[in-house]
Amino acid sequence: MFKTADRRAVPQRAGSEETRRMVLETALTLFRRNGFEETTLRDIAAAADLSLGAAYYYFPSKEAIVGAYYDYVQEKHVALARGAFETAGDLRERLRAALHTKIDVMQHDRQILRALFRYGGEPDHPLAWFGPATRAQRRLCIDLFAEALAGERLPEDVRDAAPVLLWTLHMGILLYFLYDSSTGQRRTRRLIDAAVGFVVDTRRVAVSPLLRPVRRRVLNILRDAGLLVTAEAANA
Amino acid sequence: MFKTADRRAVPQRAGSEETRRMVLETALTLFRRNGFEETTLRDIAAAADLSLGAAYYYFPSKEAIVGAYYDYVQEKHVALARGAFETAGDLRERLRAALHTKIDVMQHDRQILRALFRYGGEPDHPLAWFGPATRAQRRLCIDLFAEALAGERLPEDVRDAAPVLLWTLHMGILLYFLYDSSTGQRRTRRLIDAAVGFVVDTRRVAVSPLLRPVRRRVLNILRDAGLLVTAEAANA
DNA sequence: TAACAACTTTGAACAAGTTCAATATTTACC
DNA sequence: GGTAAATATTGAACTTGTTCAAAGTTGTTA
Repeated sequence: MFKTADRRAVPQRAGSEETRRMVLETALTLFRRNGFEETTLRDIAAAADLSLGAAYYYFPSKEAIVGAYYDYVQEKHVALARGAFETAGDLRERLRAALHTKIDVMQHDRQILRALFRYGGEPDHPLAWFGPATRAQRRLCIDLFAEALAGERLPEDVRDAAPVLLWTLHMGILLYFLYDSSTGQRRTRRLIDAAVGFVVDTRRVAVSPLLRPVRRRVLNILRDAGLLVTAEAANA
Repeated sequence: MFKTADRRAVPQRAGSEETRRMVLETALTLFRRNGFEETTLRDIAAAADLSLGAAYYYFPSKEAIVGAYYDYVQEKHVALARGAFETAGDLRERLRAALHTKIDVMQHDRQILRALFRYGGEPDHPLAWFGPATRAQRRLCIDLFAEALAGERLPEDVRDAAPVLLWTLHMGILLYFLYDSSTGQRRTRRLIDAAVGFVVDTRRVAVSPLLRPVRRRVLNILRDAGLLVTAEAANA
């Protein structure tokens, strides 16, 4: 039903990868300027100086281009965040870095992000937020949050769940970012700071033995629902 | 850019509303049987014994049909839930009713719900989850949760925020439902019961004066972000 | 270098959502 | 009953994502 978004498995010629990248760049430029819907594959092909069919040689579908963009985002995000972790002194700084760098990467690409979100609710789609097709990318991002938490002293149950929960928070923030029409998406930045501040300041309370029963109950519900595995399809 | 999903404002002839309903029924039947993507407007027109153009006379676009479906869902949901409230003894039963009836209405329509969710991330789209175009429907649903809470003794700050928060929970549950491939979506039912159980059982703790500072902080963050107004566009 | 295979490119054709000018039908009013 | 305005209906045409068979190009091997 859906085509996978991944690249061809066959060997290519010298300039091929370069052409592919050029098509991608061209497409993204047009998406940014005119929006995803508004940009035609004929536009892309023309701007890339290719025939329509040739564009399809490099990307099996229009959304595959968006898929490739998301690959890039994830890669870049991990790189930027890891870089920021180097000089980040404490948990607060690491969490802020993890979230802000994500927005940094996509600051000018809300148009494209919109196209990406479109398939979130279709479990079998290659771009589904929680689908199996995006598991690897999700994993990378979740691991990043695990890294941000690395030095923290946490009860075991919380330690397992926290990265997934932070990933969920991060998805919510992306959704907010999508709707955020404040100039430069300042409100999203503020929301990130506020949310991180809250998480950091209340982590002592959150992990206190007093709240253990409450915590336990929430985690059981989430685990039962299959939401802690890797936050993937509710039915693994 | 987008067409509104609402009905024509012009007066109609006697059978018109009936025909419109018939087109809607026909379309929904086909959507349910074959999926949204797989159902062609030509299929719909043929099944409704109309020409292609005539179908467009009743609905300005394919997604407008989904929009009309959602109108129906909301209406039905409110009716069912209110009915259930009549005989519901306590908060637990009212919250369960509010959530279960929503799933009841859409039990066999996950295909259609998928199409509906597709536009959630596009602020200006008539079907955007948090967009201005769906404000009225959102309002109805939020009010329903307010009703479920009616008899409860709650601190003022919580009272204002709770319905919106429950609505957000309800959106999350819909997303889960979308991905839930367990037979009859039993897992969604279980998740609802578990979530409601948790909310009801911990409401004493949640509103305790001890946690007031924590609560205050969360609410301030959400209010600052514009997420409590009616959970609409982050920038109202 | 010739021949072959693998990789690229092309443009025509197809499917499906959407538009629209033309036509048919109904209703309102005289 | 006749007629004009309003409402419904039609199907052809347009746009855009996608497919594909054919043709062009490049690298490899004998």
